[in-house]
Amino acid sequence: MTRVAPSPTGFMHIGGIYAALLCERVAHQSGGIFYLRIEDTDQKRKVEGAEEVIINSLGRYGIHADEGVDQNGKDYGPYQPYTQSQRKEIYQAYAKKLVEEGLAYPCFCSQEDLDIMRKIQEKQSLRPGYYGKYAKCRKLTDDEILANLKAGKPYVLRFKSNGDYNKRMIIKDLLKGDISMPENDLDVVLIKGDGLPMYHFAHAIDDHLMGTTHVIRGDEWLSSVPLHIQLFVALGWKAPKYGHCAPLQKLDNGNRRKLSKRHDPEANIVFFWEHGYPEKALIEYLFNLLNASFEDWKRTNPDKDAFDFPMNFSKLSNTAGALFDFQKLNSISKEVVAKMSAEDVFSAVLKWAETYQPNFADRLRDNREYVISILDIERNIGKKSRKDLLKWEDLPNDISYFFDDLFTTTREEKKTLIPNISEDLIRTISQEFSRIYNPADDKDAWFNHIKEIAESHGFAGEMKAYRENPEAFKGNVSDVANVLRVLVTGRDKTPDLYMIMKVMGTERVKKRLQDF
RNA sequence: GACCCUAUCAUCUAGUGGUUAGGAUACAGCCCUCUCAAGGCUGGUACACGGGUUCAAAUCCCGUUAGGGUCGCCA
Repeated sequence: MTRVAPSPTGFMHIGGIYAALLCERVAHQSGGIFYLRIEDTDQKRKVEGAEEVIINSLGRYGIHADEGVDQNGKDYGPYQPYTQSQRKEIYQAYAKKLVEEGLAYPCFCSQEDLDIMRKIQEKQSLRPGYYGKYAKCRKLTDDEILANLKAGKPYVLRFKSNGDYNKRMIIKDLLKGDISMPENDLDVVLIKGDGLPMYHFAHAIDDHLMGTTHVIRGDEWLSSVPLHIQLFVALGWKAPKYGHCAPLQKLDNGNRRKLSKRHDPEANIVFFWEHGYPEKALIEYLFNLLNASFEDWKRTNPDKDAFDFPMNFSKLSNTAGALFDFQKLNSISKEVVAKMSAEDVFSAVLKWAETYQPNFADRLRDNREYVISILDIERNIGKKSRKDLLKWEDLPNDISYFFDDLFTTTREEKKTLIPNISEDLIRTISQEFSRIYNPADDKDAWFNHIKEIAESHGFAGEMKAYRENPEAFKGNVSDVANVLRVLVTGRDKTPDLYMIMKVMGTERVKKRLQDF
């Protein structure tokens, strides 16, 4: 039984997907339950519609919660509600219990009081925080508390820690092993001025009530584990097992740092939607970061779904935090796209374009069969399949020359793409080929025509012959093919020209060959 | 400042006392080739540093250094 517990800030961090994927696998691979809880106790950061962002993001990557909140904001599962702001009474009931047991107390310190206290502590280079003799309100008598309450002074509820900072405790982390840490002696805030709980308190209560057995979360929480265990003890409950993993990082001026939503556009999962990265590619990349053995498994099981991968939780890559590597993602993405059928690529691109490039979406819909035949060029021919498309946003430019209204290469541009061959010769070659071109020819016949034309104009028909004696020729067959390529596509680098001509159709090909 | 985590090629990593330190990505070269991509082959000053323990250390211990994280009425 484990969970993912994001905050609805309107922003889904890629690290959140990474963590969710790990939690989902921990739960489901062991036959457990995986649920979603919305942690919205910070009303200041809450953004309208943010739950939807979270739920859509998870769903998009195939991470499904057995319990939680659905797209319409409706709870499902036995421990409703799954949104913390709706559980206010629950937290307050337990808070009240702790006060009665003398384990919590109201604190009337203002923000200014705390700031002053912190400055004093810093000046004496003491550990900052509300503890020991600095925990002023801890010593308030019942009468003083009553008087403050009566005067309407705002207050928070603090935990009365019995920890000793000089004593140490061993915490067992599923991912990092045994760690020795000082006990917590901070009287942390349990309930804030607005009546909602702090993360720590809500964590203890919800994870107990919802039956969480394993808490897998970012290692920014590692330092709070002593407090969390203390909280579970105070409430009379058994603490869950913890596992802390390092966050995704990026290189910044030679230094690593956490992927930050303020500075790094790729921290936002929407970045990958906008650019049209296939969902499968991102998931496979994240699996790869979680368990390096994933790619070996994938190589021996190329057709299996990533979620079938038997993850080894004791071998999680839990070191300093992986650097997000676009080159690796791109390479995985190329493999993923190469394995898709032309129809599947078409559907995925269309779905992407509908949101991010409506004009291109119209073009796709109007030319469905044509585009699929374009996408089918050098596809599914085994090991040598084309692997150059990695994200949908690249496609509009990749295939633009297939459309007459987008084929705008000027005569001058064509000339610069065909260096060393005179205009007359370009015209001669293209006209000769145009006359002879027959779409019914197979590839060998097609290429033989080009060779013949090449040889008749003093170019080498065979690359070998050319290489052995380059001086004897004007050039070689690839120069002649290049003439045709540039005239037909406006580019000097394209997929297989034979297939391109076939897909384009005789009429279009001949028209372009003659247009010089 | 205190506490915690981490340290193997450029990057992700395999490695749990004896390995020519392995793989993937990236990069470079060659081959193939109508260009590109793909594919095939080949390549490169990687165990942070310094001490131990041991016949033997990337692996265990101690320091140093570096990076990361935490110390909120944020999560």
